[in-house]
Amino acid sequence: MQNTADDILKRNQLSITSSRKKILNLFLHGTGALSHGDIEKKAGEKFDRVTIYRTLQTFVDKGIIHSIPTADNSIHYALCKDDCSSGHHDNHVHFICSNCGNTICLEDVTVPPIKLPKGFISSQVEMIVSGVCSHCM
Amino acid sequence: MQNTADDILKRNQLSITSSRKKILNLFLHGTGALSHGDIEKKAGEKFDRVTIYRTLQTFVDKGIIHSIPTADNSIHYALCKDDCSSGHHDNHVHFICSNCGNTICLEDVTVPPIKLPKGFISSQVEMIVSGVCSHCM
DNA sequence: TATACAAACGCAACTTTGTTGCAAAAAATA
DNA sequence: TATTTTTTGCAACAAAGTTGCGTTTGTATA
Repeated sequence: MQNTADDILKRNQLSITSSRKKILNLFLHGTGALSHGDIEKKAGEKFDRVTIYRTLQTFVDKGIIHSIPTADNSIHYALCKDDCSSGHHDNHVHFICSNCGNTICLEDVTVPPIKLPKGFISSQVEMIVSGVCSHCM
Repeated sequence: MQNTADDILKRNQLSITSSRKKILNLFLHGTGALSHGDIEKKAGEKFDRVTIYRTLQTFVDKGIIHSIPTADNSIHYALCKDDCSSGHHDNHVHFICSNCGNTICLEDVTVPPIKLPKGFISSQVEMIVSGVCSHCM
């Protein structure tokens, strides 16, 4: 199973367009998570803002990327390592570096199970750790 | 130590204004977390939007309320139970009900410790659980 | 309690962010 | 290559957030 932009799009039954390829490549060749704004900057004047919104939405729906909530009203997106086409299950911890600002998926750190009070039923758990990343130490 | 709006404002060396009192009372007498939009609705035509923005920012800075990241680009705010005037340390779990939409601080559920990869240093951990709350069961 | 000073508020104008409908352009299919 | 379907870009809009400034309100001092 290859993981070029073309392969991923094909596997998810998406038309292979230059916008999708370029945005997907930003994720494939970049290090961390990207916000809409990041993509707009990195892509330069290349695409319309609307295209970016729609492309990100499509990728989330297909399970190619997942969204990471942040405390500053700027959703970040990152590649799903596993196949999330039948519902997202990215139960790893996300790390936001307060120095470089990068958001990193700690794929190897799984979210620990927690015991909720009576009557609460959990369907998804997000864990976001802030601090200093290994590059900025 | 009292916890009326006036007391809290006084304790934090903030002028006691009617806007601050009303917004603070929404938190004191409400059940869950509130977004900027919630406050705007609940307060009716009472204050200017700008005042709400500035008041929330002041409260966060003073450690009276803390912000809760969400996946839909709408930061929620909730009262800090402890005194967070010297840095926030609200290490409890937040629950977002997918039915009623309420965000609830599970004060009794503490965030379990996690082991980060080498070189990462954690300063704050957020844990957001989505699902169905005890009222909506 | 009246006055002076400082802080907070409200307004207006603006910037940024996100959404929707539709015609043109580009992919997929035959 | 021709036809159909999907995606894109544009325009216009709606919502969210910011900034500067004059006016009002709260606080401190006499």
